[in-house]
Amino acid sequence: MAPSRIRQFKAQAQMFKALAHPGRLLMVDELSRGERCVCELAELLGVEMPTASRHLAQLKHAGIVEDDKRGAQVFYRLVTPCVMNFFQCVASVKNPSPA
Amino acid sequence: MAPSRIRQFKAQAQMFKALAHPGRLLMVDELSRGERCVCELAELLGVEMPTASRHLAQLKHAGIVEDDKRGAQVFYRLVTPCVMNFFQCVASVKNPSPA
DNA sequence: TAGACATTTAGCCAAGTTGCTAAGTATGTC
DNA sequence: GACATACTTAGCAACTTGGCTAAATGTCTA
Repeated sequence: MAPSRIRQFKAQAQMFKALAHPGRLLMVDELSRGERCVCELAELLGVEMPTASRHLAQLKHAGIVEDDKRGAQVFYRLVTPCVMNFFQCVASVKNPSPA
Repeated sequence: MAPSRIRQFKAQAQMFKALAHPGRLLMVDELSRGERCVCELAELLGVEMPTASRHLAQLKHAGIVEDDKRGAQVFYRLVTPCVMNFFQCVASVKNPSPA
């Protein structure tokens, strides 16, 4: 196994791991409709703000979202809407269209 | 939040979780080139057979692979090659082409 | 039936994840 | 400065994951 391929799989696994949580998927889905602050996402998920903050940190670390501090609030948005393709991919695997 | 949407996100998260491991990604990549028995995949990953078996069970549970018992051996293959789209999706997010 | 081989299941332990609360940091208002 | 608000960081308990070894199961051969 070439080390570069190992690195590649690790990086990809990191991305999948970031999305491997219902709450984070919900966040990504919500952010696909526009930027949101931490408190909005926390309320949407029904969790405390620190919890939401940590989920967002994970998504940010994976390069899926980016943050923008405006005053006392921090707004998050998708880095690229490409991420939404994931959901279609997943759906196509879960319910493959007849070949 | 509609319960159906919650279920949907949980199911999707399950799928992502199954792919959120470098070894399992490697297995999926290998299986994209044809079916393999457990011992082949264990050797490829450099892990013991029980470990490989459990990884495969996870992929099977997520509906990504299916198994086929032939004699004493069990061969695994991708349920649908759609899964491979994931990798392109990931690449496009990691290295988005200039918009 | 006995033995060899392939795989799965079970049990163990170390490490990681996820929720919480409490405390720390930064910003805006009075 | 003092206080409220928004967020992050730290620390804790409960749970899950991922590797191993040992044991159980299933299949083939003699």
